[in-house]
Amino acid sequence: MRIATWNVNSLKARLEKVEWWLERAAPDILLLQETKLSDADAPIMAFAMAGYDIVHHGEGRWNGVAIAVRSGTSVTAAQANFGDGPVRDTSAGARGGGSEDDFDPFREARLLAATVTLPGAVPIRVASVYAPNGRVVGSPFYHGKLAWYDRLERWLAAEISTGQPFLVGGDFNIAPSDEDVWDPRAVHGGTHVSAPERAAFARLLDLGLIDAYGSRRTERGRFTWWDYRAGNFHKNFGMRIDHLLATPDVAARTAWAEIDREARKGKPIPSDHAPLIVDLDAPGREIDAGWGGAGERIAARRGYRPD
DNA sequence: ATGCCATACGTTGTATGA
Repeated sequence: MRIATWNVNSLKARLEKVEWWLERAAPDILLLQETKLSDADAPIMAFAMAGYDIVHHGEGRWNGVAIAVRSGTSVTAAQANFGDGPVRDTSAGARGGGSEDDFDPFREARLLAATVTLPGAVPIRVASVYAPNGRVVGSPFYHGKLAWYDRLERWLAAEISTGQPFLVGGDFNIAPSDEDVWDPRAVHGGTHVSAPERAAFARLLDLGLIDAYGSRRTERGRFTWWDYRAGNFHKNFGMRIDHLLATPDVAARTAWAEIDREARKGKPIPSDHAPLIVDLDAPGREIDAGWGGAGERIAARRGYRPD
């Protein structure tokens, strides 16, 4: 079973690239963030043509999360956002914009969960999350980000307590350690790397969740996001801020984990994030691990060499 | 510290991103 997460920075602008990548990587489950679409505008037909069903939770201009699964996969018990939380009645916050006084990340479309059952596989509960950015350390947006993380921690604890196989993936907007940024000096004092943010991320791991990529890929310089400007991708000036966190039973099934930098290249214009992928084995279903297996055969048809 | 690029919305600019 192949599960991936990808912040696409507008599913409308990225649709052609996403269609290309679905064929290239052939994920069974794809968690999407920053679709920037309303639910009514979700590209259901395009995904169906590519062989996928999509469940979408969006608000229109900003944010927006989705879960795409191979057609024929069972998707049940979908949940959008936390279902509660410190919500203020501010329409500007609900739109995702507005002034600092209006800001309320709990009204924005930042979480979608569902129970997914592939044919012949055991059900897995998955969640697609898009954490707030934070903007400036100490700002109201930064404190909103930390409050959102507190709520995420509680929500994850409840999900894990059910004992079901569980995986949460998405754009966490936190680089867990200095090894997850190209130059700690360059980002010092900014968001994504501050001690409170890293402590919030560490608390998610303290719940028992395992960083499926970081726990098995320890080489330096592997990132999931690079700024569009100044040739930062070419220079590999990036950060590892997208993550797949799994319960131990799921993490133990991880056969392979990779960041597909190919999707950050070329035309049409790519997202500033690359997809993060894991392959899980499944009882009674043999898989080919990594690009060395099915993935590499897919890639070889397109002339891809992992870098 | 920096918004150099990119997105949406909407219209010659503003808000947002990490």
